Amino acid sequence: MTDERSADARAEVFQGVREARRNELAEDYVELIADLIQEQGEARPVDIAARLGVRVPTVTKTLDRLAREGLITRAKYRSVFLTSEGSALALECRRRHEIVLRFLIRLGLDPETAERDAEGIEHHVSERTLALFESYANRP
Amino acid sequence: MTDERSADARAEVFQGVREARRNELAEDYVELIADLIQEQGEARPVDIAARLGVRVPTVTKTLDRLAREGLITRAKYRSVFLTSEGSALALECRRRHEIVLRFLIRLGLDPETAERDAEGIEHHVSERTLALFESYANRP
DNA sequence: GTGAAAAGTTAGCAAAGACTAACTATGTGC
DNA sequence: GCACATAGTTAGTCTTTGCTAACTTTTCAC
Repeated sequence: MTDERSADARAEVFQGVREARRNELAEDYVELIADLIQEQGEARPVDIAARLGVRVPTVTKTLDRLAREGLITRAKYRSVFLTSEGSALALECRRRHEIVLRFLIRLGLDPETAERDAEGIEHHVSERTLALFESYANRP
Repeated sequence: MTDERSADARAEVFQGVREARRNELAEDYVELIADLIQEQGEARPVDIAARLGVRVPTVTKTLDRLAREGLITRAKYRSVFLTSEGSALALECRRRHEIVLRFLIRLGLDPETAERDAEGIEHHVSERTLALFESYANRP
């Protein structure tokens, strides 16, 4: 009985993690697209590819999926725009990213490692954890 | 110039994250296999599947890959064993998991959320971050 | 010791995310 | 205004990770 319950609980945890993993790439993309639009006025596949370290056709295919999911809009041979849903997700991601980053630096990590770790961690922190990170980063 | 360098730097970060993502599942498996062997004396596909919340054939297929990669050994219709490489990885994962978990709890997170978040975060923390987490968790 | 339940495997499907090669469109320099 | 470089797309491949359905093996109860 105990075993069953604990197996179920474990399964739920892993299902949650798998769910998060499925969303990671989309989050990376919309966050990056928002950054590019802000920095350069537009988000082009070639720049997305360079920033992510993948080839352009990989980006094309992923953008198709994001469009299918309603996070971006695009026209053939033109650059990419975020839908309002995509913008909202990008904002949320940026917020998480910044909190995690500030937290890690405040903890004493060098900024470069902090950036690396934040990129991996940000997709896996609950709101509750984020709140704790934030208050740690903000404490006097 | 600056743009190019920063794009390259970004790309390296993402390449690192993608690398970590590729290893996550293997790490989850060996960690769980080690737990099952310790708790129940053996690791059976049916239990692995139940704990991970996936179907048994999915487990079979992934175990094939882990065997191919030298992390486990197995015989048809028999339970799974870790190689020394697999054991070492499992130990390392457990260590990381426990440090992250203790850290989150010490930070004030409830144990259940801590467990969820630790499961996602543990694959993305550098040794440097881990050291900081550990000293925070151990401080008086 | 046999037969049914449980466990495990195999085959085959689908989607995602990576790649290369080959093609098409865009835009720029002269 | 045209040619060519750059950007983007399309097609096709591979691997991973999920699934179901169908089959085989093992185990256990009687």
